[in-house]
Amino acid sequence: MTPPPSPEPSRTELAAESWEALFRAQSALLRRFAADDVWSPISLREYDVLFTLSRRPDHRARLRDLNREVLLSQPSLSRLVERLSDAGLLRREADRSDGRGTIVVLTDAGLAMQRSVGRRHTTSIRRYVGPALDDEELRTLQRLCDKLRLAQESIPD
Amino acid sequence: MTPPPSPEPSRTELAAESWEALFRAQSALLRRFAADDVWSPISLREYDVLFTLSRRPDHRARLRDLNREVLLSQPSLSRLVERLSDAGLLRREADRSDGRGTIVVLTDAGLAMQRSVGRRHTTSIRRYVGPALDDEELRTLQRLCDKLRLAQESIPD
DNA sequence: CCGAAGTCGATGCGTTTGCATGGATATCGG
DNA sequence: CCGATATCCATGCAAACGCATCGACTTCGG
Repeated sequence: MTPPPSPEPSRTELAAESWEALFRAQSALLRRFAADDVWSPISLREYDVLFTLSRRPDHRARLRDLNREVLLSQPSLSRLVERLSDAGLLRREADRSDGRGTIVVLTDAGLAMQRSVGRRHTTSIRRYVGPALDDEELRTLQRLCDKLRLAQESIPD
Repeated sequence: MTPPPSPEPSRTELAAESWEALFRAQSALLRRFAADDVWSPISLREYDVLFTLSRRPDHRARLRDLNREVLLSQPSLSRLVERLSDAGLLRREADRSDGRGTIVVLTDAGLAMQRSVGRRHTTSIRRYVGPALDDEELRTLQRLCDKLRLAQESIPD
C-alpha cells in the first residue's frame, strides 16, 4: 500500500530532496563563480586539475588517480592535461613502476597559476558562501558533504 | 599580521573548505549517477530541463526563466531546447505578453520521459545518498543547501 | 613460463558547449 | 512621441566533451 500523503517525507523523498538541494546550491554557486571572471587564462575544470595536484605530495599524481577525483571522462582529462602541458603549467613523466602509467607534475608556473587563480577564487567564495551561513553551519555542511562523499567508497557499483 | 597557524580555521578557510566539500560531494555523486545508465535516451542536462519544467505550473516556463535555474549558457539552452523540441518532448510557444519571449511547454511524451527517467534516477539517489546519512542529517543537509542557494538572491554581483 | 584477460592512456569522430554577435521587441528618458 | 538603451532568443564558429577504439603494458591462471 502506498502510504497516505503526509507531512513526513519518506526516506526516499528525503534523499531525493537533499540531493536536489545539493545540486541546485552547487549550480547556483558555480554560476556565481563563473560570472566573476576569476579564471583568467584557464577554465574552471583546468583549475580543478591544478588545484588537485597542488594538494598532492610533490605536486604529482598518476593520470588515473587524478581521473578519480575530477568529474571528466578519461579522454577529456587526457586532452586537458595535454593542453596544460603545452601551456607549461604541468609536465608528464613516465611511471617507472608501471609502463602503462603517466604521471603529471605541476611545474613552478603551474603552481603559481593555481595560487593566483586560487586567491581570486577564494575571494569569490568568501563573498558568496560567507554571508549565507554562520561558522557552525559551515562546519556542519562540510562535515555532511565529506561524509556523503566518503560513504561512496563503501557503496558498491 | 597573519594569525599564527591554529586548529581554528579562519572564516575564509571555513567557507573555502565547505565549498570544496560541497563541490567534491556533488562530483562524486554525479559520477555515480552517470555510471548507472539511467539516462537512456537523454542526457543529464536534458533531464534537468525536463525535471525543472515538470515542477512548474502547467509544465511551462519562459526560456529566460529556465535559464536561471539550469547551469547552461543561454545559447546552449537554446539549442538543447531545440533538440528536445525536435524529439517531441517539449514544444515552443510565443509569449503573447512579450514578443521577444519564447515559452517552452512539456509535452505528454516529455512528461512521460521525465517520469520514467526520474524513477530510475530516484533509485540511484536512494542507493548512493540513502546509506550515507541518516534522516536528520539529510534534513540538515537539505536545509543548509537551500539556505546557501537562496542567500544568493540577496548577494549582489 | 606463456597465453588470455584486464588496465592505462591516446586518438578518431560526431556532438555539445561557450563566446561573440545579430535581429527583433520592449523599456526608458526627454 | 521618438530615439537610445536594454532584454530576449537564435546562429556562426571554434573549442571542449564523451564514446568507441586502439596499442602498449601488466596481471592472472594454468
